[in-house]
Amino acid sequence: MATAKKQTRSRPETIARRREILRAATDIFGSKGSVNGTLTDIAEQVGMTHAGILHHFGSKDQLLMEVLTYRDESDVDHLEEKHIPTGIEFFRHLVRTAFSNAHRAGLVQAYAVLSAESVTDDHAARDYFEDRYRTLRQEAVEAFTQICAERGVATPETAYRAGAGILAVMDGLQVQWLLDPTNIELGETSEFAIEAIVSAVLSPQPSPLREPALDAVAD
Amino acid sequence: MATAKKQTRSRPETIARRREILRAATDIFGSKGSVNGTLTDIAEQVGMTHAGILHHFGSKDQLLMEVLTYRDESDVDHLEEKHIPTGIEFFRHLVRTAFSNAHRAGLVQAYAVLSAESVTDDHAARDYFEDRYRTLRQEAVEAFTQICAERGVATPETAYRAGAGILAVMDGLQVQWLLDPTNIELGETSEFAIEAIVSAVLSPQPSPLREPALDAVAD
DNA sequence: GAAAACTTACTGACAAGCCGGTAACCTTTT
DNA sequence: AAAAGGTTACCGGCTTGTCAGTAAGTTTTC
Repeated sequence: MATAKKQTRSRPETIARRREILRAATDIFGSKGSVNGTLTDIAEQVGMTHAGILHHFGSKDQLLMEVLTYRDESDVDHLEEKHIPTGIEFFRHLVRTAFSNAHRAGLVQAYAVLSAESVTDDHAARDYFEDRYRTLRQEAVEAFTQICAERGVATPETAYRAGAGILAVMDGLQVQWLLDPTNIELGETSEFAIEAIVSAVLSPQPSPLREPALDAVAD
Repeated sequence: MATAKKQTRSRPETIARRREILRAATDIFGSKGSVNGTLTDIAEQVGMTHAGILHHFGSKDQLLMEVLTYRDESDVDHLEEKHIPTGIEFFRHLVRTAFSNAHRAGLVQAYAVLSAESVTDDHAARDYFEDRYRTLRQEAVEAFTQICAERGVATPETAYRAGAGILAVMDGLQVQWLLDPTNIELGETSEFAIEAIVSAVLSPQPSPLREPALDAVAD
């Protein structure tokens, strides 16, 4: 018989305390990056020592991972959407997210910095982001598939590229917005670009970049 | 009279040596980030000590800045384009850049990581990126303006958003591509998204996200 | 229901390692 | 010989993580 683990429960306040730490970590990782932001920085913000934080989370990497999943939960809470939206609703959902992100600079910054950091070798969050993008792209393709099915047309091969493109715009705009908030409107610009890309899938236009050569198409 | 800078010239090989260091730094900053990548890492790659690198560049921050401007020069060299392309050529140029970037993962990674890092407080490269995006957006707007003038139409107000969006897609796709190169085609996907956004400016479509409500528009 | 037995939630001190930068000194060009 | 290119040696600082110890809380036992 395996030694029965008679784990005594944690104290009632401890859940709130952990959340407090996660919020502080989001803040610090957002404003300094996960490499530059230190455990001591985070500890100071919640009024304890860095050792106390290690007590709760075991290691810095573990804390980082929990920060990321915490964001996901907070996302769902924020938009109060219980089920994953499908079809055209999926893209509307992305637009709403972009608009609501404009009021959560801290979270956005943490996410933007961490996602780019993650491409470096052996980064703790690499798997997380790899997975996240794969999933989101897949969801975008499914959304396109559903929309096309409703209209009785085959899903264009451009759906996958469009999915990747839409996620890319959203992320890229976050960086520009963080660098220059007064000159970039996060929500509106995301909306414009997403609409452009969705349009390109649903009603393809001839490429504006190819030489017309035959000047018949003028005006 | 201000003290004439009697800069004694450097040896002939030293220029090549500097370039070697810059290449190594790009490599290291790309694979480990500018915070995690150390002077010693870079020094090892060119076969000297970290103090030798400081001799050439003075400080790590200075090296970082030179890495960024080195990329810009290398960009121009690479595509062998002497003058800044205008009008529709500007967007074609961006597409070509995206395709050529697919063969320069090191540079792309360095750039992607650094641009996101730069949004953190007091980052050495923050001004550089702020400026870079502002300039590029401006160039995009000018390109749109020229294209519209050629067609005898007024430049739509969407031009600015489109410019930001195009830059955003390019950067965002780089991150996805670096995370999962087998599933993302950097050049083709960038091209698709850029065409979509340019189309949306030059020949606006009704938003695909608004409820049709009146079902007259079906197929 | 109160004392005993045990956990949790920390603190403070410290170890070990790495990093950027400086200073002093050698060596090769010019 | 004067200066550039580079090395060695080293310092001060900062970071993560470990560890022993303590106060406060929880559970068990009688």
